[in-house]
Amino acid sequence: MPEAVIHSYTRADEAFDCLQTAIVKGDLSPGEKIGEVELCSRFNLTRGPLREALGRLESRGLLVRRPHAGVKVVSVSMDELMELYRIREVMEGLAARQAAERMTDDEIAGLYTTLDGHETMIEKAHGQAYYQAEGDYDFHHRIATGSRNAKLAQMLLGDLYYMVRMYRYRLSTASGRPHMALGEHRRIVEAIAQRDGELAEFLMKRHINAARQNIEKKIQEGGLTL
Amino acid sequence: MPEAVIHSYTRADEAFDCLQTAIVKGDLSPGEKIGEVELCSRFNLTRGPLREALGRLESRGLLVRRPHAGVKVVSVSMDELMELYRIREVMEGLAARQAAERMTDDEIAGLYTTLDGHETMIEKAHGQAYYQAEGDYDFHHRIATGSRNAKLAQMLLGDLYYMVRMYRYRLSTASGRPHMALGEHRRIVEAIAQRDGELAEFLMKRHINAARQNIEKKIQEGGLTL
DNA sequence: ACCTGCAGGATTGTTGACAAAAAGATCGGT
DNA sequence: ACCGATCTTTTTGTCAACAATCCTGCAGGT
Repeated sequence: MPEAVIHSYTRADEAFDCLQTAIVKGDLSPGEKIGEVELCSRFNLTRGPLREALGRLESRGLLVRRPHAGVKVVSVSMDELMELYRIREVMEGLAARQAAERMTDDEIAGLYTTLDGHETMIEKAHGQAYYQAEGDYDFHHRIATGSRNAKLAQMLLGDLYYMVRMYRYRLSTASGRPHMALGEHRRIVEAIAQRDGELAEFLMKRHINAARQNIEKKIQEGGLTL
Repeated sequence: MPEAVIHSYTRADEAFDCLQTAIVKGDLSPGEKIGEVELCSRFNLTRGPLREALGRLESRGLLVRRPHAGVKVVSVSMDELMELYRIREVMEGLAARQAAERMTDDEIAGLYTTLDGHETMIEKAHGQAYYQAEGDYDFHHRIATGSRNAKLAQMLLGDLYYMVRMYRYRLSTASGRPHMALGEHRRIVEAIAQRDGELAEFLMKRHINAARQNIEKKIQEGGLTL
């Protein structure tokens, strides 16, 4: 039992993190019905904390729970995934605008270094879309927190990203357009650096809309059943 | 023990609802530190289900919980309330646009009847801002569900509205402009009826922005300390 | 052959008690 | 008299057993 962590956070939090990452990484398939006892033995917990974590996950929409029938991982249809992107479009647009107005110079500098890191990362791992996806997440994460809007950041980072990432892993989306996305990122950062909120919002919305259309196209072509 | 309800929903759900309404109605003041046992005796529950409900409330941002120090109702500053309105602006704008594209004719007819109901309500209860607030909630509720975007509706109805309503009750906002709001509502419905998504989005964003500025002004004038 | 009803088993929901941690109070030292 | 440490008390976090509910398999009837 690796109990080295000064359990400054409670067992329920631990369970919550484990479950969340397990769902996102795909260790628990969508639609899979999972029993509480199995989960307990799997993560070395008791049912009390696990139950609490389960409730939180349900409240965040990663699990669905029917009164006496157990819980199962939420299965998002392709249409619903598209709706998720539409929500991201407007919310991250707002985040970009507020970030342009409120980010500190240090944070903007951080954005630039992040961007450079992504560039070298893409050049090295040529087709490795996975790293691109992680870099993309990092970028959007920084802007969300930079908006100085606690609830907005919470909703984006806590609710939406986990669901989107869940499908990133699954269809390893390989958004397939790393260079293009990087260029869009760079333009967004430039708009933020110039404190042009309106432009940042516009560019961000267009960026996410493009990502959505890209996935939609891939689905129709490649027949990614999801 | 009035156990007449066919508890098709579990005790934890019951606890969740009780707590949520208690917080929204102000029976639990923000910043108030509340003990678990007290809550148990207050709502006739045991600590197990209550704990689960507490976790859910925390996940939704209505409570804050420090590891061994208990839970307290979240206290939102005025700045944070303004940020909430900014989020509403973009999300409800999206909802209005999608509602214009996707609502059934029946639902649109329902919107009109709702509107008429509000009109008579306002005329009768002249200054009673409370009912106006409730009517306002009903209106936005219908549009959120009409967007046919499950996650969007969940985020609006499950996360944002409860926090906003919490402060509606507290400063009984008396948004103070019932007729103006009603007119704005009517124009939004007309745009939806004409299936003009862009216009509906624009009008909704302006509507919420106006509400936000109205509150902001009231604060600065009347010194609503919150 | 298919559907209905029932029993068995398994799983979830709930309960109460136990253990650990933090806040508050008491006592001693300076 | 004031500050600090320790002890007590309260409160939270955790655990294991109990009870209620639902799903599965089987038998019987239509």
